[in-house]
Amino acid sequence: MKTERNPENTRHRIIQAAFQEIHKHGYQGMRIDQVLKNTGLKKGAMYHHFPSKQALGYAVLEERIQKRITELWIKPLENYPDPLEGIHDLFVKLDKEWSEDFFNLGCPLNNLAQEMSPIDEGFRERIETFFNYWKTAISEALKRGQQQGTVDESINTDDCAIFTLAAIEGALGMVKTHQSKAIYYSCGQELQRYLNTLKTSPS
Amino acid sequence: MKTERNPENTRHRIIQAAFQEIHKHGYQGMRIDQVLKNTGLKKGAMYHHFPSKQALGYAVLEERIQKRITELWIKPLENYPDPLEGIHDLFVKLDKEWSEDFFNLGCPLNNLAQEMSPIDEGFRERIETFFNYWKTAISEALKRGQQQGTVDESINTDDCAIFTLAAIEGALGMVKTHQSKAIYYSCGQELQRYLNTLKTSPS
DNA sequence: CCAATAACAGACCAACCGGTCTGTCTGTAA
DNA sequence: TTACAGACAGACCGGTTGGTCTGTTATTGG
Repeated sequence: MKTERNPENTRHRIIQAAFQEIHKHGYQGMRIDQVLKNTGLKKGAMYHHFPSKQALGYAVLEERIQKRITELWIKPLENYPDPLEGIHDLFVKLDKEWSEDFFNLGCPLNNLAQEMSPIDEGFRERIETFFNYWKTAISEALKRGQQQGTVDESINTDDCAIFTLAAIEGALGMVKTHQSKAIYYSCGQELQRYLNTLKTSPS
Repeated sequence: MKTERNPENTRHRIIQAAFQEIHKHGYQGMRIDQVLKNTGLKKGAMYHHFPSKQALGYAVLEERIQKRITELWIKPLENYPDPLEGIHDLFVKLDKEWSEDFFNLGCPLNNLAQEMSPIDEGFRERIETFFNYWKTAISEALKRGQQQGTVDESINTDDCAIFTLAAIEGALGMVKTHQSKAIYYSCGQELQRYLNTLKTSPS
């Protein structure tokens, strides 16, 4: 039996292995040799699918990290009638979607953002664009809430959306350094306290 | 005129140069050759003062980064009668303490935390300990506020302190990726909205 | 069935990078 | 002034790392 060739699968395996290494060691700390070792492939295979380490990094960001966040955070938000409830619910549900390892390694997107923003404009632009996309999704959800009367009409939805993102990423960062999921739960409570201030105020 | 020797100053110069490189490229991205180049010193000098790159990294963390945060955030908080006002005021005042570059490079402590926590236990422990120290300072300030009647007695001061830290670091992260200080200002407003929920509720 | 091309294998390389080692100079205490 | 230790210079080294190049095998269009 000959070895089956499956270019698409091979490419996907490389991205997946690279993602795991980047998640652990960062982009600069990720070693191509280690990625190859974990996939069982050789240099020829990788440099056939990707012209450089940087191109592989961009592919991991776009095809793996951003894709997953879209599935996990952005699209589901549309299904909640009340965006405030939706944000908090998605935050809580991450507990079941993410393994212990993931909490200790932090948010892959934010990791890359903090590491690469100052030193690689290509990374920075892609990440900024995606964060804007994410922010807009939250902002639009809040606007829907305003129209339906669940969200205070006087708030600036963009400002609230960015702060919400900052709080989520900040909370995940704290969990990472403390290696304690208990912090995640308490941050979830305090996030809810903030979200409550965006509710329509009884007049 | 002979070259003056000043060991303490030399050590300090190395730490300062290393700090700048770490701030830009991260610890893993920091190159000792570059640090030496920026100081005009040679390998012999550096490895006389520090046994390894790791030891230099720890020194930068403890003697430069944590020291500065203590001066900028932790000690000043004691001077505010109302901790809620104090936290927001310190957040706003950072605008004047930090240069544009600093906002684009992010919080040095959080940068190291996100990069090194999963891969170097020595870094992780030091950072966790210091974050706990910072958290405790905020928590204690909130307790003083509770005693003086400005802070709601029903809140868990530890939880609120950690979330406040998460929000601050998260906000700085957003500023960094967007390279926009406008985001800092709007996050400051939303942070204040959160802090207001911790005020003594009128009964 | 047969090129032509895509999909790899794997040896090889130059630059880099943390660290070592020997030697030299300077400040200082006796 | 002399002995000695601290403070540095700078050559050197071995392993690592991203990347290249040539060769080989599988797949596919005509």
